[in-house]
Amino acid sequence: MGGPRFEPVRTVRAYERIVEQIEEAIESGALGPGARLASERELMVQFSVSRSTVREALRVLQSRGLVRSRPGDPNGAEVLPFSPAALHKSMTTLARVAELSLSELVQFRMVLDAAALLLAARLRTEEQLEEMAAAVERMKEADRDTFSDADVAFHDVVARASGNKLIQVCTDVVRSVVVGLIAGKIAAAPDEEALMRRSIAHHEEVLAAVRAGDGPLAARLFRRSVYDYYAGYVPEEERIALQALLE
Amino acid sequence: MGGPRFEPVRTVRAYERIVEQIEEAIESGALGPGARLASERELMVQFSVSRSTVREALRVLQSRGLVRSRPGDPNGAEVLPFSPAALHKSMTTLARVAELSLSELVQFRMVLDAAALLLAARLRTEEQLEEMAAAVERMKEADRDTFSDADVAFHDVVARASGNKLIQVCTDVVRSVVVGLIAGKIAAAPDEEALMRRSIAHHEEVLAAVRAGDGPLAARLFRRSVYDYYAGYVPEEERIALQALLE
DNA sequence: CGGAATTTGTACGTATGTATG
DNA sequence: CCATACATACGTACAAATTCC
Repeated sequence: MGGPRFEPVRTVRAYERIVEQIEEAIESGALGPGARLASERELMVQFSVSRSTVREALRVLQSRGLVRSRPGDPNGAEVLPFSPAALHKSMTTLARVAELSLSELVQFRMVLDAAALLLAARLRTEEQLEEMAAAVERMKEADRDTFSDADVAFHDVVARASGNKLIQVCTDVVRSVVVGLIAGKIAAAPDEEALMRRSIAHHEEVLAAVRAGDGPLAARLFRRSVYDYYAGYVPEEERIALQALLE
Repeated sequence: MGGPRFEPVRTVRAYERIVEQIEEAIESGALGPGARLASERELMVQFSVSRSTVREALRVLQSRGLVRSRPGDPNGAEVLPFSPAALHKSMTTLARVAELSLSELVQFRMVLDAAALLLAARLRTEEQLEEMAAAVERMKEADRDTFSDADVAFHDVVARASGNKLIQVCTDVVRSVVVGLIAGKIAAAPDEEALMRRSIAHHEEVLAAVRAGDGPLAARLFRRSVYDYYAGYVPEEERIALQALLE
C-alpha cells in the first residue's frame, strides 16, 4: 500500500519498435536521402526479429514515403528525399471520409494561397517576379490542356516566394486535392474560353499587385478571382461562407 | 512495326492491391466506423494471398489510422472513425525532415487561426460565443498547467465555429505540431505570469471582436497577439516574415 | 472461475522472379 | 551469359492474447 505508482504498460509491437528506430534515424538526418538500409536478412539479425516483422516495418515506412524497396536490389531499401505524398494521402483521405464540401476545400485554398501572396508581395525576388510573369504569358498562349499547368506554375512560384516551406507544401497539396476531388463533380464548363480569359486578367492584376508590393491587395484580388470562378458550382447556402473571406 | 502502342506496366505489389480495395471500401463509406474486417485467415482466402501479404496490408492501413487490430480478437480488425493522427504524423515528419524554422510554423498558425476567426466572427452561434467566453474565463482562473488547455479550448471552439472541417482539423494539427516542436526549443519563459496576463487580455479583445461580428479585426488582433508572444524567440532576420502578416 | 476455441503476433523455411556485376 | 544476392510471396508452426461457454 502506498508503494510506487505503476503506470499501465502499453504492449508495443515489435515492428513498431523497428519503425520508430529507423524513422528516428531518418528524421534526425543520420540517414539522408539516397542512403541504403541493410538488407532484410541483415535487419532481421540486427533487430533479432523474424523476416516478417522486418517486412511489416518496411511496409509502414514505405507507406509513409520514407523508404522504397525494389525486388532484386542488391542494396537494401533506399531512403527517399522528402515528398509530400504522405501528407497528400492523408489529406485526401480526410476529404473523403469527412465528406468535405466543395466550399470547404475552395475556402481552404483561398486562405492558403492568399497568405502565400501576402508574403510573396514582400519577400519575392526580381527573378521570381519574372517567373510569375512568364507563367502568366504561358497562360495566354496555352490551350485547354496546358492552361492549368501554367496556372499551377504561377502559384507555385508565389508559394516559393513566400519563403515558407510549410505554406509551399500545403498549397501544393491542397490544390491537387481540390483539383482531384472536383474533377468529377464539375461538368466541363460550358463557357470555358470566357473563364480562361477572365482568369488571365485576374492573374495580371494579382501579378501587378505583387510587383507593387501590395500584399493585401494581391490577396484580395486572388480571393475574389477564386470566388468568381467557383461560386457557380457551390450551392447557394454555402456561398455566404466563401463571401466571408472577401470582406 | 507500327503495331499497337503498348504502355509500360508498373508492377504493383499484392499487398498494395489489398490496401487499395479496403481503403476504397472505407473511404466510400461501405465500411463505416466500428465495422469489422474478416479475420486474417478469411482475408487470405478472399484475396487468395498468403497471410503475410494480408498482414502487410493491414499494417499499412493501421499506420494510416484506418483500422486497428488486436491480438486474440475473434472479430477481425476494427474500422476506426476518422482521426487526424495520420495527418499529424506526416506534418510532424515534414517539419523535421524539412527542418522548418520556428517562424515558418508560427506563421502558418497565424494564417490558419486568423482564417478561422474571420469565418467564426460571421458564422458563430450564440452558444459557441458562450463557449468561447467560458474558455477565456477558465484562462483567468487557470494555473501554469491548465492555462494552455483553456487556450486550446478557446481556439477549438473558434475553429468549429468557422464551419470548415478542414480548417478545424488543420488548426488543431498545426497547433499541436508547433507546441510539440517548440517545447524543447523554448526555455521556460522567465516572465510567464506576465505573458499569461497579456494573453488573457488579447483573448478578451479577440472575443469582443468576434462578438461584434468584426472578423478582420479579430484576425488582426490575433496575429498581433501571436507575434508579440513569439517574436522574442524568433531570430531577428526571420521577424520581418512574421511582420508581413501584421499589415 | 476456468478452460476451450479462435485470433493475432511472431518465427522459420522455401520457391520464384529480378537486379547487379 | 552466369553467379550471386535480393525482394516478393507462400506455407507452416507455435506462443500470447482474447472471447465465450
